[in-house]
Amino acid sequence: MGRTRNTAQRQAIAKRLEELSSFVSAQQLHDDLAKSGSKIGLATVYRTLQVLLDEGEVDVLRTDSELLYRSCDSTEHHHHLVCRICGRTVEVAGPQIEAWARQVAAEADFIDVEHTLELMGTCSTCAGGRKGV
Amino acid sequence: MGRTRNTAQRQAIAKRLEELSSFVSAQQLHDDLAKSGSKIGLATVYRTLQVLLDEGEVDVLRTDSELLYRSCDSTEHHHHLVCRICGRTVEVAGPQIEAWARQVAAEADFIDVEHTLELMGTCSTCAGGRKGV
DNA sequence: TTGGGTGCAAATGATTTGCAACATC
DNA sequence: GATGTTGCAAATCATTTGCACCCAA
Repeated sequence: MGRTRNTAQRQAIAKRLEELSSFVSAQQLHDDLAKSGSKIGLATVYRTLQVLLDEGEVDVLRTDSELLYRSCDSTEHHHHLVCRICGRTVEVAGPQIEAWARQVAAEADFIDVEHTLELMGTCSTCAGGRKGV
Repeated sequence: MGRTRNTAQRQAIAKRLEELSSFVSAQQLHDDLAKSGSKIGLATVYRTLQVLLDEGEVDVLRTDSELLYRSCDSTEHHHHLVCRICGRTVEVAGPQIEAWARQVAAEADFIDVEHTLELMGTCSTCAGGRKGV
């Protein structure tokens, strides 16, 4: 059936994504690559991100208008705490959440329950001296 | 400044949304209304849903490609367990989740943390006799 | 050689918006 | 009568796709 090929474009995209280490949109990544002299097309960026996603190499995050991608640290199930200002991201595991989800599903008599959970906040650096609530 | 007006369209949209009591897209709602002989325009449906959302009258849910709206039962903070087949929805409160989120935020030194959480599964009716995992 | 990849431009599809005609307060 | 509303069509915008050419295996 054919496997995925190791092209220069794919390498460049994966590499840049790791360097950035924060969530970026396909368009941002494309612009960023273009600034470095890359001639990779926008469609290729979209297609490659989709492939990397399928392979579990990246995480996705959905904002109001677009999808953001980030090179994935852990391949295990996890969630994100993202700074709404600088994009700094902390990966968080939530065993309690998984347990809670299972319990809720059982009580409501639902099966095959999946969940999506994202945390959005302001990191200490971006918050300056302000203290939390 | 001006307040929102109580037009026939708005009433029809809010009414139908309550009757449906499950998550529907703006387009589905528009089609549904059209089948009942309504001549309400699609743009009006979109605009009205946005208004209802601002007023806290409806909840939104984001799927891969579109936004789904549902008339809101409780005005308090809550999450949803939605059947991926029939759309039946159970509102669930998650005090444990809120506590967990606060703790995670504190540990990572983030402030003003918000979260989004949705549960998606198959309800007993749609699952037929199949038993869960 | 051979099918996956790529670039480009055109196509999608959900949502938004400009504008003139309306309707509510 | 003033101003929020509506309908329609045109405009957005992120993302997808058709296609001919290219290249890794």
